[in-house]
Amino acid sequence: MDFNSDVYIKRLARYYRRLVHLRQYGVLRVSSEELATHIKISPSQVRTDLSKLGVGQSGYGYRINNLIAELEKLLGVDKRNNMILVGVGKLGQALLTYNGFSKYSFNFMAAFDINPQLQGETFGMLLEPVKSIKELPYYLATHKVSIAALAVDPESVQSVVDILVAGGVKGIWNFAPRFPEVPDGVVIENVHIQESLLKLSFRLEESRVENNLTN
Amino acid sequence: MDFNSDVYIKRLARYYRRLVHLRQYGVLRVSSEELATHIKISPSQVRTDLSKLGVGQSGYGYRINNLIAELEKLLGVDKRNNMILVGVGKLGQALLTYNGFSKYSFNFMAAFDINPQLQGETFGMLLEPVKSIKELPYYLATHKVSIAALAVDPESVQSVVDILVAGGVKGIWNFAPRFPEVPDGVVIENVHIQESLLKLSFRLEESRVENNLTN
DNA sequence: TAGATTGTTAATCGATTAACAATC
DNA sequence: TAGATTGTTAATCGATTAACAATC
Repeated sequence: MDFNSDVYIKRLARYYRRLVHLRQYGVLRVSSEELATHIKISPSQVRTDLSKLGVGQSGYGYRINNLIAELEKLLGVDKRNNMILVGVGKLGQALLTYNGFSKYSFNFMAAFDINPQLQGETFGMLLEPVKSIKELPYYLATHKVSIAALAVDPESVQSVVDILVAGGVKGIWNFAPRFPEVPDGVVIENVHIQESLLKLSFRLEESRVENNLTN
Repeated sequence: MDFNSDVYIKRLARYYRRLVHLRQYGVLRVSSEELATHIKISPSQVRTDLSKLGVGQSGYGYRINNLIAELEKLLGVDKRNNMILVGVGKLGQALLTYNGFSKYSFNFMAAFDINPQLQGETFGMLLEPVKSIKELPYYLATHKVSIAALAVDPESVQSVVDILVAGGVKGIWNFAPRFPEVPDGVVIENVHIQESLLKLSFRLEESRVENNLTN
């Protein structure tokens, strides 16, 4: 087991979300068995993953609060995370108005777009109106930004990434269907929604074939 | 190599998108080496993945058109795919107005929401205004729907899924942070955007620790 | 023919599971 | 103490890579 692999990190995030959910219902402890149900992970996998956190107690399970605390440290959710958004199209607006990030400590502080029509508008929890991309370098020089979300069109991705990197941004959350180049030390997470749809379509096709259906 | 695994399907989708991109620039053939660059996949992996498609030619590479044609069959993109949307919040609206799906044969035909204020409105390419969820069973009985996108709140996911399944929908593209139960034969793809953000945050945290930075 | 590049497979690498001793 | 459940590790399973003979 590699405590660095993509699959492992994905599971950590999943445990965390599940635990927060369970805590809402007043649950105080879980066994690996209980935690494993509903999240498509085996109990054995849960134990292997969580063992290094040192929170488990034989014969008892895991104290939810302790487990959450450890995971929050690992996931960097134990502190405030400032985000900015570049690209305020419909997808960008959806990100700004979605309130499912702030409960995990992530908040959009500012948003940037090239379209002058959008500049000056506000969305969601945004305290300041949308700014011009020209203001981005100055903003980065004067504010601490941990993550920049990117919802610009594919052609502009690399140039925006370059501005962000030059401005010292270390975390990039990219929604455009491209894989921009980033230097070492900059972490990029690509969310490729079209690929997700194609995956679904493949499995659908495959299951149609298995069942000899023509439609 | 398992020609059914999640990682393999993900790569197929990625090859396909890349090939369509290259074709736009008039490229007629690629080698595994060329196809592999820019998409974070090794040439060796490309050859293993594509070998069963029977399109490659020794000493020459792959004819882009042939490869695309084969992948389109596998991915079910060689025909029109009717989609509907349930849940027309900001995220739903972003999906409706995003025009990156239709070029891969996916089109939203109708959208449903419980909110009466939204009913009657139109978004993006939608031909008919947003309908009440009450109309969903009748719609499903009278139209062929291959994929239903779900952007409702987490509490409603399972009940909407039940309606969809009862109506014969075989493909569900779920954007709500839950894992609804579906019977065999129904394919579900979960897009968990919060987990994606948490993954990014974890790697950022990790890289901070590696570099002994406090911020 | 010479050069290029595939498809194949054995070797390697990595991830998951099963089983159970240790422990609360 | 008896029962429950962890953490550990060997075994298994699956995915990736490297190397090269086959082929165009």
